[in-house]
Amino acid sequence: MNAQFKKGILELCVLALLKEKDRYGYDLVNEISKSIEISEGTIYPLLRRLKNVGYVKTYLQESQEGAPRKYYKLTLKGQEITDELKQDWLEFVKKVNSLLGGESINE
Amino acid sequence: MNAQFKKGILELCVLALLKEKDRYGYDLVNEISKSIEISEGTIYPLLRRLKNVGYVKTYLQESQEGAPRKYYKLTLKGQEITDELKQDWLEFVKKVNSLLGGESINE
DNA sequence: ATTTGGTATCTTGCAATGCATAGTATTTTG
DNA sequence: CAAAATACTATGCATTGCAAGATACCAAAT
Repeated sequence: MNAQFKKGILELCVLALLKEKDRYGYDLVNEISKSIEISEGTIYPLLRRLKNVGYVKTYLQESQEGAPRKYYKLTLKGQEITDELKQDWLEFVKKVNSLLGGESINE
Repeated sequence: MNAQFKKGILELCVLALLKEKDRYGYDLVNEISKSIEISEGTIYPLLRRLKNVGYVKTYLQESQEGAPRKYYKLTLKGQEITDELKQDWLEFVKKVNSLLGGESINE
């Protein structure tokens, strides 16, 4: 799979998953990995960045299965950004597909 | 519009347009610009790369309107790659959208 | 004749972002 | 102890798009 497609989209994926419910980093890696290859070395710096710009906040919670989990929760600003980004993405896909489509789908 | 979304997709756009018919660089810029912002400084290095890896070949043709045009034509390998890339892209979009969806539309 | 402007190509170096790799560290369970 | 779950950091690399500028050709305006 073309690695470049992922550029810029991981942030949106993380935000969208967090909009569903609060999640911890390890969980995000596993969830996203079902669809897109991704590693921890990618997620944690991204999460840190999202926190720095105020899109998410965090809280700790004990776990029965290992180290305590750090949950990430969308802020209000984060929710707004998520919606905008998602809209941008959908528009972008539409534009690209219209370029790709051309006219002849008959192959 | 998130500039990162473009990563990796411009190559596919160029290839897809070339599959339709032979085009010269300036024409590609104009055509793609209708949908996605793009500049010449992006296209020409990309076209050179595509030629280096054997996806396209070129031929010159005079123009009444200015400098001679360098037309780009897909090679057989280029055609195959185009189809693969397009498939990859469509799959990628599907996966991302399923991650974004959340509230299962119909499944 | 010179300038301007549109058409057309190409080069260079920079910025942004994700990736791979390789660590460190903690807690719980077996 | 070892393994699995979980969090975090660091470094250097690869890819790719972009801005900016150089070059060249042609036609119309000055």
